[in-house]
Amino acid sequence: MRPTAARQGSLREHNLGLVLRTVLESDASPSRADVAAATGLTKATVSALVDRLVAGGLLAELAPAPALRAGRPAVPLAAPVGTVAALGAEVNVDYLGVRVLDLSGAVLHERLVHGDYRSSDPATVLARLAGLVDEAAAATSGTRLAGTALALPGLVDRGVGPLRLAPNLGWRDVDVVTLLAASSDVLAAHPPALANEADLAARAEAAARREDPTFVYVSGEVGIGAAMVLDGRILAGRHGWAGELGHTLVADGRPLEAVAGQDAMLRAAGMEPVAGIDALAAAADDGDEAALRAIAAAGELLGHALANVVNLLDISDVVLGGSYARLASHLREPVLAALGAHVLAAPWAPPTVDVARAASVPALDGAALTVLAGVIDDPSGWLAPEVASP
Amino acid sequence: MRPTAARQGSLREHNLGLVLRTVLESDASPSRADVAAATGLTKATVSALVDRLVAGGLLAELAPAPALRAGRPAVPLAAPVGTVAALGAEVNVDYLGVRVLDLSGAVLHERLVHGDYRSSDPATVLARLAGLVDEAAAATSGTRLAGTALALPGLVDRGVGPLRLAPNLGWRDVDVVTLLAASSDVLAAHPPALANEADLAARAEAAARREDPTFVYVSGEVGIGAAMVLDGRILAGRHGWAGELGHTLVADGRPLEAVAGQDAMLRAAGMEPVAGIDALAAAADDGDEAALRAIAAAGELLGHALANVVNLLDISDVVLGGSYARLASHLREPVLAALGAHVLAAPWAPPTVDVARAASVPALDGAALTVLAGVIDDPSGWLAPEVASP
DNA sequence: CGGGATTAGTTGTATGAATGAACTTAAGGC
DNA sequence: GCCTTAAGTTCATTCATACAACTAATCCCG
Repeated sequence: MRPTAARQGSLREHNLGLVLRTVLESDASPSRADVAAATGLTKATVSALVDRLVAGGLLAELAPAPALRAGRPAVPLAAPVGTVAALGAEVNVDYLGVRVLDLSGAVLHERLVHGDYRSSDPATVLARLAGLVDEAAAATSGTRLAGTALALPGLVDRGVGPLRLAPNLGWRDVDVVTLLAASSDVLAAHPPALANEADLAARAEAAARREDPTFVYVSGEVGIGAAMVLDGRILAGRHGWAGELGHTLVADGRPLEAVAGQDAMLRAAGMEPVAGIDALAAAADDGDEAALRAIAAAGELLGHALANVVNLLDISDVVLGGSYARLASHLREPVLAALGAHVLAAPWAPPTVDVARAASVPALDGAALTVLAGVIDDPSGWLAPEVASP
Repeated sequence: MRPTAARQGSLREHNLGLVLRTVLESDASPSRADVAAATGLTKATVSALVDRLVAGGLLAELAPAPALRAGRPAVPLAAPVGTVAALGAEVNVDYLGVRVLDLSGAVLHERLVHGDYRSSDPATVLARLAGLVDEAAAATSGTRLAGTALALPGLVDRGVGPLRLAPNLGWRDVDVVTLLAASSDVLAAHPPALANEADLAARAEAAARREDPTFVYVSGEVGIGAAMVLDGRILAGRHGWAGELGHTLVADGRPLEAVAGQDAMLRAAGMEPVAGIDALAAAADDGDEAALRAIAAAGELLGHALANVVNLLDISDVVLGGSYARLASHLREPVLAALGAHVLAAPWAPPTVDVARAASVPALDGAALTVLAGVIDDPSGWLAPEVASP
């Protein structure tokens, strides 16, 4: 039985989340009356729910703004600062990262450590990450930590894991949660939700594109990950393994990653893979013929793969992230050309190619946002215990 | 504001639908007490909801079964026969079809007209279909018609249309709903919901696989359509254009349809396209080398395209429908081999290839089921007006 | 054949969440 | 200083579900 019985408490829970979401997603600081108008609930109901959220520490009342028009001045509502926070972490090929966001989306703490984690030892790397997490928790000790989430570049069972396969790290069947819990009390108390790096980056991107959150996010790192976002929801698949665009077979029977990945583009441009994507981008910006040809060739094949995705899923907007964002000015044209040529619905819904808008290292934001979404979806579980009145 | 305020009526609506769905999806005929146990609602609540549904004609009480054990015998509940019905229709390259289902899923009426509708005139064909619909409505005049839906082989805006493109019919930008309304009073009163043929066939297939409704449905007709089903929900995309697997670019840069479609397989086997898929299947069953080679070659390319889908969406079960179902015994092996070789997650979730279980011409069922799903999701809108008590 | 056990379904009261209308509070405008 | 305007609160009402006690209908067993 998938749908569950709705009891009376479900109503309150639903509306509590609705009110909280309405305030948090609003650009301005809405009053109780604004929220009532936006949600369709009555002022009385909104007041009761808001009072509960404020008492629980999930919303804050700001100082009344100077009145602009007649009538009693509104009490502006906003996300509370420094009460509830979520920690996002990431292990990737080139870096480890940790970021702490509060309910308003503000960054309370951030730490990025560059390194080379190809063919690395999981236990060592994860112990290092655990250290960063403990530091972050210490630095934000004044806030309640709602939970943690971890982005990984590979096939990972959504939620508890394990990590099945991370080709570019050289990891396979790693029980990440248990290893982390052994190195960090914070992570033992708040076991991280695991997810694919591209899926989490796409979640951050969806938050940055709230007005039209339907797109394919392509994350060009050493590998090529993708995530499909439909109406703000990530299509992660049954296990969480969706989005392996890098292993799409392209024209000559090879996987896309082998012909349009970071290393492949660098080699095609006559450069060493260790040179890095910035070197390639700089060469292309300077008009280097080999670099431009390499990027254009990769773009055409990427465009073919994306045309297949668009034909399959009816999502016409493509967002370039990761190192593809850095190359966007050169990649955009060949990708768009391939989409225009091969997308069946192009005459009625012209495909677009855009650059990612989310913060750098977006998966860190996405991971933290996953945790915060859990708080917003189940507010009553996170209301601070009220002090008993005397 | 996507999520809407939950008022008290939402609760009842939700639980009304839950109770109705529980009874309809049950294999046996559950009693009120069974429904209460299955849903978690109390017997009192279920009784009240069931009474309302029975009074409204959406559920029926059967004659009490002979008691098998101690205790008061249960009153079995079931879908009512011949009270509420839905009409599914289809225009395809080789046939027109109409089928009427009642809430139990039983076929009340069916009519299939074979023909060749390639490069046909939309107005003429749709007038012919309208005639079939009127006949069907006349033949089932004792039932309340909940609505109609129409399956079309091409890009169609989900719901009201128009039909953008149906390459194999040679239709483009046809306002199907208006044309049909002009030819049929029934369709004028119940404007058909339009959808893609493969999407609707997949819906019927999902109903036949209720125990594990997550799969990719591949419908091999003259074109190749696909539909992705996730947990019973069809991934139709924003406009309803998803699933254009036939236009996936495969190894040599041609669309899949051109190398693995019905006509392509026939030509590769040295047969005329007009011979039909049954001739090809018969030749293969007889061990004809050319036929077997043609099917195996198509299977390998189909497998490549499906491996890309599996890698992208993390759906590991493939269901062959349409003419592919007829060829399944020969297609299965090459498709499975390609999936095993190219699916990244194959070691942890081995791909499967199965034959469609739904009735023949499944899109007719799917279309009717779409309408019935609307009734189940909004039961109070379909409760027959109660007679005022004296 | 009659009482007890057992299960289905009903009745009536209690709970709790949202509603709606009247009310209070706090400003501006003339 | 009084009127208007708008925000927020109070309180009686409504309505769907929960809970518990009850009635109904059957089998089992002595």
